[in-house]
Amino acid sequence: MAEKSKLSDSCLRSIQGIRDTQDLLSGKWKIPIIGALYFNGKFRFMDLGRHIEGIAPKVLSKELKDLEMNHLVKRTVKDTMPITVEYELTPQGRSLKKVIEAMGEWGTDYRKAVLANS
Amino acid sequence: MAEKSKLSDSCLRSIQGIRDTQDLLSGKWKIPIIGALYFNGKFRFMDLGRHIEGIAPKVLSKELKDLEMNHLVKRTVKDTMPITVEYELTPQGRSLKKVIEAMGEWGTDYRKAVLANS
DNA sequence: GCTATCTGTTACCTATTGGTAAGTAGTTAC
DNA sequence: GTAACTACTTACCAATAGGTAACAGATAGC
Repeated sequence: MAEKSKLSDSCLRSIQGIRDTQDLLSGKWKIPIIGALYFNGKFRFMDLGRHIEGIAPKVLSKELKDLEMNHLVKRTVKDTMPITVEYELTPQGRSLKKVIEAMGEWGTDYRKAVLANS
Repeated sequence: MAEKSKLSDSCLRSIQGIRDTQDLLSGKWKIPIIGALYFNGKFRFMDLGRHIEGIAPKVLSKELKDLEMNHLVKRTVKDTMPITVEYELTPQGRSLKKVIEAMGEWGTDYRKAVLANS
């Protein structure tokens, strides 16, 4: 008898989805990276690094690889001299719009509420 | 001259909000906890632990404290014998509705898309 | 030849996260 | 009295995240 499980399948599926989303956006830097690409279109490696205050090249490189592996960011090498590399969001990355907006709004509202009660 | 900063204030505020949201929901267990309380209303400590597969009491306790400190969860001690403790979402916790839904939908869509391409 | 710029990589270190196992303290049932 | 249930806490450990600093290989300018 599966007596413990009161949570319905659709709820569990929803929680699963939320966890997937969180995993893909996990860490300190993925949101700032996606944000920069979301609001600006394209960036070269160093330009992106300069726009995101405090990020080290090692970390930027790793996070971009993660995002690329998960099909949220596209990497394009231009054969200029010296070579440059462009990063931009994929359609999947851009489809995060609603999530980005919902989190952004809730976060700013929360911040207002907390400041109001202090 | 602040030459580097192309991102507008509203974008930066939005990213700030997203980061706040992420911080409050960070870690492996906060979403499952909020989900259980969101879909079920109230839970006692041990019941909650039993509904969330694999969580240790130490971790559950710590996560609930975090959530309580951030005003997302309310803790109520009932003076029954033996005493029981009830946890439920605050109105602020329930206000995560849109975020939960957006993340849940995007995550399930993403999972479908990934499975379709494999 | 020396320096600078581009896109990263490598080695190393530390702090936080999360896990296991056991214990605490009070009450109840057998 | 002993086992079980309530709600936790404590001590210890391992894996991961993220930071610093230096380096690498290519090209271009002085």
